[in-house]
Formats: sequence, C-alpha cells, structure tokens
Amino acid sequence: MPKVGMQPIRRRQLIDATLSTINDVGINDATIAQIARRAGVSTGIISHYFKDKNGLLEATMRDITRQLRDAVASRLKPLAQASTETRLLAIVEGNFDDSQVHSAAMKAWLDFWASSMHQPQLGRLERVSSRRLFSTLAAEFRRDLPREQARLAAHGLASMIDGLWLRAALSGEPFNLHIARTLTTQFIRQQLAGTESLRKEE
Amino acid sequence: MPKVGMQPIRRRQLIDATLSTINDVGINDATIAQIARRAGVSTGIISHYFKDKNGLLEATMRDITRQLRDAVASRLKPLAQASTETRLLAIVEGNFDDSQVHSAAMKAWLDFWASSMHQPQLGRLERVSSRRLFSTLAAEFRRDLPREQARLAAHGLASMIDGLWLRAALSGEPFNLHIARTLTTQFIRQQLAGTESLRKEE
Amino acid sequence: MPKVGMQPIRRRQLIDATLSTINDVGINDATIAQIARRAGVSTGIISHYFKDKNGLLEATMRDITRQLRDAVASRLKPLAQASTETRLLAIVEGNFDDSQVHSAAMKAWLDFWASSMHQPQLGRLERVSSRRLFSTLAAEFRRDLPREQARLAAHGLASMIDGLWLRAALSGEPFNLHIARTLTTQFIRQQLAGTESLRKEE
Amino acid sequence: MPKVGMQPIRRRQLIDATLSTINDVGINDATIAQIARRAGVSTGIISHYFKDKNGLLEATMRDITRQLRDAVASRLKPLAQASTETRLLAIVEGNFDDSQVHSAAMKAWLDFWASSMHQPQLGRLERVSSRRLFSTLAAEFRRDLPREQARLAAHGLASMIDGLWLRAALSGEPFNLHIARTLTTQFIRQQLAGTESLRKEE
DNA sequence: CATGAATGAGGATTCATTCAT
DNA sequence: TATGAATGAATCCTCATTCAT
Repeated sequence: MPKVGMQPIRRRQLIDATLSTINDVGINDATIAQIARRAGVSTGIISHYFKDKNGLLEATMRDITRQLRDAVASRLKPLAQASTETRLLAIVEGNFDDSQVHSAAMKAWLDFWASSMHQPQLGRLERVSSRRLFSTLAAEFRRDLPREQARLAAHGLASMIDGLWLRAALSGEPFNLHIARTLTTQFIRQQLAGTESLRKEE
Repeated sequence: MPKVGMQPIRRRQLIDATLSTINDVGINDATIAQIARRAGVSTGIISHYFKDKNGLLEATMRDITRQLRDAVASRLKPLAQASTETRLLAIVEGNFDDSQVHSAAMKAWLDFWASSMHQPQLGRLERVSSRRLFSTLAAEFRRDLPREQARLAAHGLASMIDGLWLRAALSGEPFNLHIARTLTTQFIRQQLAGTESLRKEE
Repeated sequence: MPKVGMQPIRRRQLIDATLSTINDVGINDATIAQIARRAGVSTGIISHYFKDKNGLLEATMRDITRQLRDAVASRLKPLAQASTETRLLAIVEGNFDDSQVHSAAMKAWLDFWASSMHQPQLGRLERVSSRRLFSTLAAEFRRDLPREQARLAAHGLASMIDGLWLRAALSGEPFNLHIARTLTTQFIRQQLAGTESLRKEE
Repeated sequence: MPKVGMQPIRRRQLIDATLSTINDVGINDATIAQIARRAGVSTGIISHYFKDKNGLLEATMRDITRQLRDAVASRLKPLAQASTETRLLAIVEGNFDDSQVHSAAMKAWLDFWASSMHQPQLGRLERVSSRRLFSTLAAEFRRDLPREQARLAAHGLASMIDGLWLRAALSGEPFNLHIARTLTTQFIRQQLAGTESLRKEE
C-alpha cells in the first residue's frame, strides 16, 4: 500500500529501528534484515531511503548528534544573560540529557566512536560533534579567562564529560547524574576561580 | 617447519599482528586471513593457538590490559614511600605510557570498548581493567581524604584520564601528554587541597 | 529474476537436487554448492528457504518419508473391505513402490538412517516413519491374530521388508521385486495360518 | 619413548578408539584428532600405522567383519554333525553375538553401510561380508532343500537378520534377542518344513 | 617410534545489494 | 512506494596431511 509523503515517517522509523538494533546487538552485528524487520518493513526499502547501509548509519549518527546539539541549545537559549558558570553547567546538563545517557544512546555513541576511527564519513561527523563541544565550552570560559587558560579549561571539561560518559557506558550501570554534576561543578568553579598557584609551575 | 616450544613465540606474533591489523582497519574489518598474512603464518594456526577468532581478540585485549597494568605498576613500585600526589601522578603517567597512547593502542582500546558492550567475555576483561584504575586511584586518595571524598576524587580522575584518552583517540592527532599532565595535576592537587567550600553546598 | 510465490517451486527444486546429489556422492559429500549448482540456483538461496544445510536435509528426508506414506496409503485406500492378507500385501507393495526402490531412494534412505543415529532431528523423523510401518502392520495382523502374536508378526514383517531393502541397496543391484514379493507373501500367509506348533515350544 | 613391537598394540588401540568415536559422533564427524586423543596418541601416528584416515576406517571395518566371521565360525565349529536347523540357528546366533549387537557395533555397521555406498574400498569389504552370510545360509539350506528354494530361503533369512538388526539400531533401544530368535526360528522351521502349498501358486 | 606444529584447501554461512513485480 | 526473491562475494572454521625434531 504505497503512500505519498512517507519519507519522513519511514526515515524516522528506520533510524529508530537502527538505534534499537544497535542497543541490542551492536553496530557490527546489526544487519539490514534485522533493522528492517524491527521497523516492520522490507529490506529493499532501506536502499530506497538511505541508498545503502552506510547511509542509514550515517543518518542515525547525524540523528543522535542533532539530539545532543538540541539538548544543549535548548538549555542555553533562556540563559543568554546568565553567568558563565550557569551557562557552563547548562552545557554540561545538555550533555547529560536523558536522550544521551540512556543505555541505548551510550552504546550507540560508543559504537559510532569506534566506527568513526575507520570510516571517514562517520569520523567527520564525530569530529564536528566533538569540536562543537570544545568550542562551546571554550567560548564560555573565554568570557572569564585568558585565551590559553580558557582552552585548557574547555579541554579539561570536555574530557571529563566524555570520560564520565564513557565509564558509565562501560560499567553497564545507569548513568549517575548526581556524581557527574558534582565533579563537573567542582571543575568549573575551580577553573573560574583561578588556578594561579598551579599555573605558576608550568 | 614445526618446532617445539613455539607457542609463546606464535602467540606474541599473532597478538602483534592483530593489534597492527586493528590499527589499520579496525577490529571489525580485521579478518583472520589478514592477521595471519601479517604474522606470516597460515590461517589455521590461529585456531591451533587461540581456538578461534574470538580467542585471539580476547588474548589481544588481555595483552593490552596487562601492558597498562605493568606500566602503572612499574612506576608505582619505586614510590612506596612517596607522597600521595607523587603516587597519583605516577598512576596517571602509567595510563599515558607510550604503550597506551600510540595510535594503534588507542584504536585498539576504543574498538575493544565498543566490542565489550556486546561481547560478555570482552566486557568482563574491560570491567576488571576499568575497576582496577578506579580502585588504585581511590586507595591513594584514601590516604589523605575521607572515604566518600576519596571515591569521588577517584571517579573524577579516572574519568578525566579516560576522557583525555578518548578525545585524543577520536581527534586523530597524537596524544598531547603535556596538556594531559597539566589537567590531571590540577585535578589531583585540588582534590588533595580539600574542597570544603564546594562540598558544603551539596 | 525474483518472483512471488516461488517458495514451493524452489523447495521442490532444491529437494530434488539434494536427492540427486545424495545419489551421486552420498549425504556426506553433498555440498551446498553442489546442490545449488544442480538446482541451477545460488548457494544463498538455500538458507533463504531452508535456513541451513540441515534444514534442507531434514526437508528432504521428510519428503521421502512422505512419499513412502503416500505409496502405502494410496494402495490401502481402495482396499477398505479387503482381506487381511490382501491389505498386508498392499502395505508391502507400498514399501516396494518405485519411488522407494530406485537406486537414488535407497541410497538416500541408507544415508538418512546412518545420519539419524547421530542427528536428533533426523532421528525423530526416522523413528516416526519406522514406527508407522510397525503400527500399520500390527493393526492389520491384529484383525486375525491375538495381540502379542500380531505384534510379533508385525515386527517380523517390518524387519523382512527393511532387510530386503537394505540388502538390495548394499548389493548395488536393482531391487528384485519378485523375490521380495515371494518372501513377504510366504511370511504373511504363515503368520496368518497360525503357528501354534511353533509357539508351543517357547 | 619409542618401543619395538608396538604395531599390533597401536593398531588395536586406534581401531578401538575409532569404534568408540564412531559410537559417539558417527563416522562422518569422527576426526583424526578426536580418535588420536581418545587413543592417547598423537595425530601423526595414524598415518604411520594406517597411511591415512581411510586406511584406519578400512581396518576398523575389517575388524568388525572379522569379529562377525569369528562369532559365526566359533559357533559352527562344534556342530559339524548337527542338524541343518541347529546349524542355521547357530549362524543366526553368531550374527546376534554380543560383539555385534551392542550399540557401538550397530552404529558402526550402519555407518559403514552408508559409507560403503560411496566408497569403493569399503563397498568391497561390505559386499564380501554380505555375500558370506548369504552363502553360508544357502549352503546349509541346500542340505535339505532344492537349489532355488535354498537360495530363496537364504535370501529371506539374511534379510530378516539384517532387518532385525537394522530396526534395533534405528530404534535406539537394546537389541531384543528373544524376539529375534523367535522370528528367525519360525522362519527356518517353515522353510525346512516345506512350503509346497505356497510355492504352488508362484 | 612418536610428537604436535603448520599448512591450506574446502565448506557452511552470512549479508549487503539488486531488481522484477 | 514497497516487497522479498535471488545473488555471490567474503569470512570463519575445520581437518586431513605433512614433516622437522
């Protein structure tokens, strides 16, 4: 029963099925047949909408990076006039948004990270996303800190965010938002409070 | 040219070939044929020494976790009487040992991490390794800090270490040891210096 | 050239190719590639229709057991009112139907028998078929003989049928229907005629 | 620790291991490695004593046919002066000797039968054995019956013996010696008693 | 006489992709 | 638009055989 205007519906359906499949068996054991079955469509449909399997995976990765971008952007929007610390914490919160820390999302990110090491197309997407986090953080820190110090702080905070995420994913346990908040808050305050004594030695 | 006592030699050969192949094409595109060719042996030998491909991958992961363990242990050994900070920095340095931060090692870790999400056997190895880092750090922090604070600090430092590593791997650029040292040193000192004002608010 | 409704056609095609291949090289040297080539299709199609090689072999065995069942049933059908002897002879004739005694069929049976000793799935099929012959014969004998004697006669006749078959298969020569008829007819008449003098001594 | 005069010991060891392996996994899944392990020797030894796998299988088949021959011969030996019936029953008993009707032996026979359909060497051995049974039986019947009738009786008795054997093997249950004796005794007596009334009609 | 390391051909299976309907 | 039949390359694994020691 072909219908018109199915494209956005089918794409959504298939991306969701892809994420769900990745959650179950991982990106490498996710077969087109499995994804199609889960989406309730035939295998042929995938090439119709995404050209090939890579196209589907790329679209899926694009989807979760967009979700992350949105999660951050929506938290930052109402805080245009807020303090640097507040805005930094909002960015952190965005990265720990529900959409990003549930099991399926973390598995997908980890799988995409690994895949991106060997697939240029995915690598590009990953790099854009990774740099965006750094740039966003660096821009905020720059409001209160000198350039190099801001970059260092941004690098540190981005690493901590990703590290917290990574360890949560690998531990197999639910993401502990409380601990993540405590540690990132500490880090942000210390960076903004100045670290003269430490920097002296370098 | 069969000989006796080849086992350790062959195993080493094959694990090295596996790491090298993972570096080139990733764990999922690493075929038995490719690994065997690189090791200069026939494919059949792999099942002879490792039962099957999974056995080889597991042995390879075991190998890099052992390297990490050794890198940390060898740095810690001569510091039995040293200060907590010195010992913590030694642990960090161990994690950033050459054997761990060269491109091939980082790719292998990332691939193993992703695989460990879906392969129980690898997951177990990963969890052991991940927990060891946390325990080692927590034990050191515990010398100067109360229990809960030590655990928090350990979690934070472990996350930062893994995060720095992860972002380096994904960036495709060489690991910047200088920045990593600066950030981890900062973190350690601040944790050991006490964070009363921050903890008050929680 | 994909079409709809190909399933029954392809299954038939593949089962026939399997029987033909078994006839040529035996069940153990029958490779998927060979069967597929003979059927004029690709190897992949087998898993499409039969899941795997075992599925195909099972379906093939199911097919020849069904042929045997049909051969017996069709002979028995018009003989609802006939004498026990006539009906027993019809059952025997069914077992010696052309479909069962040509070289390919006999080889297939022998191969399946051997395989069924070590493959539970095939064993089950074999047992059903073997018991059906016994039950059918026993039911007929029961019309004229006491229970235990009927069972003994059924056992003996079934053994003679299978033995004639087996020795024909192993001899490599065409099945000698005349001798088979003579011997089974003798057996049936003697059983039905009563064997008091013999049974006395046991 | 090489020794002299090991040949007969090793051959016996390996043939027993082969039978045991066939009993467990069937002739087709019996690998050299498995057989060697079971015999407690290395794989290389097999080619040393039997040239190759086929040589071992052939020797094994030769072994069980010899056992059958011996079982019959030893029973017949003391009965040089006995009646035809007694001698025929002795032959039957030989075929149902313990060495022939235990599970492992029946599986081996069935496997060899199937293999012999496609392996000339084994086929030859099988044919010799099969014909020997027929000839032995025919010779006995010939003492009391005309030539053709004797041959028919021999064919029938051989078929019944093999059929009883086959059905026992396939049933998975222990060979029921009592039933086998009853049926074969019946058959022999009836053949020897004359079957004029039956033969009239052919 | 005996070992077991090493080979490599051969087979089953999987799966992305294509395409007639 | 949508299906699912069909392909066949790619991969892992098994295993008989060889042979240096």
